[in-house]
Amino acid sequence: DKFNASQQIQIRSELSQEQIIDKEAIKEFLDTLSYPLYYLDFETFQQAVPEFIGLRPYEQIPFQFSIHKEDDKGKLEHFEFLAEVGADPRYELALNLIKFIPQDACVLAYNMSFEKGVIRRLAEIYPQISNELMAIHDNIKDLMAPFASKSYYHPKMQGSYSIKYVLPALVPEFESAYKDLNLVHHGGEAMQAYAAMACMNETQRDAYKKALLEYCKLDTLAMVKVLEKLREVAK
DNA sequence: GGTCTGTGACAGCGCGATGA
DNA sequence: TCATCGCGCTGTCACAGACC
Repeated sequence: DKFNASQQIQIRSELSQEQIIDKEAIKEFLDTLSYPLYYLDFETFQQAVPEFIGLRPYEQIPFQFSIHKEDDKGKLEHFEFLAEVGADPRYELALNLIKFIPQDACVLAYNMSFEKGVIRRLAEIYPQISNELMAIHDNIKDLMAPFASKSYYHPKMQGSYSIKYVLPALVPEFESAYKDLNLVHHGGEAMQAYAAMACMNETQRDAYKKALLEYCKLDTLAMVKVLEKLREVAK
């Protein structure tokens, strides 16, 4: 009695070592999506003393994004943006974002509050494209929602619904894909790499550019795989 | 009983400090 | 050198308490 419904699911799964799936709830979530679907992921960096106009200390400054577009037949297309180092990356990133994502498109992010926050801030500082940005903002849905609501729980998630736990639980073969990446394997390294690129020679910079693009692309591909799994279990 | 508000937990993105 | 931990920021959710 002292555990809530969500905790009960966790306990049941842990004791039985079996995944617990609420097919109807997952179907409901899947029904809210429309195609083509745009999977979106940002990489950002922060500065204590902002280098560019209009920034607050430690504000998340987006410098890169990856988008996987999936049509209703499962065909994938990939779009990406990585800013040149040394200049304010935000405006060009914002322009590319609205170039790639139509205003009426369904967008998926994992823990969407982060992506929404970044886009809202871009809309604030660039009023000339705020309508386009806010259209994207308003169409974002959260891929984390089915896990946060415990519609799908796997004992490997260990009580967490962060992507760090969800992905290995659902798509174990993807773990090696992250390990196999060159130079950049997680958000922290991405941020460091972008900052460090300013002091690199051209050869090094090219290697890090490639690594950043590969890492971010894998993040959105991982989201594609997670949704694929959700569709599979909801059948 | 229903609604509003405040609080705490927790997720993502990061960082810097710390310890192995 | 690398991994881990706790912090900031922001948004959502669940819950408790206050209020009508």
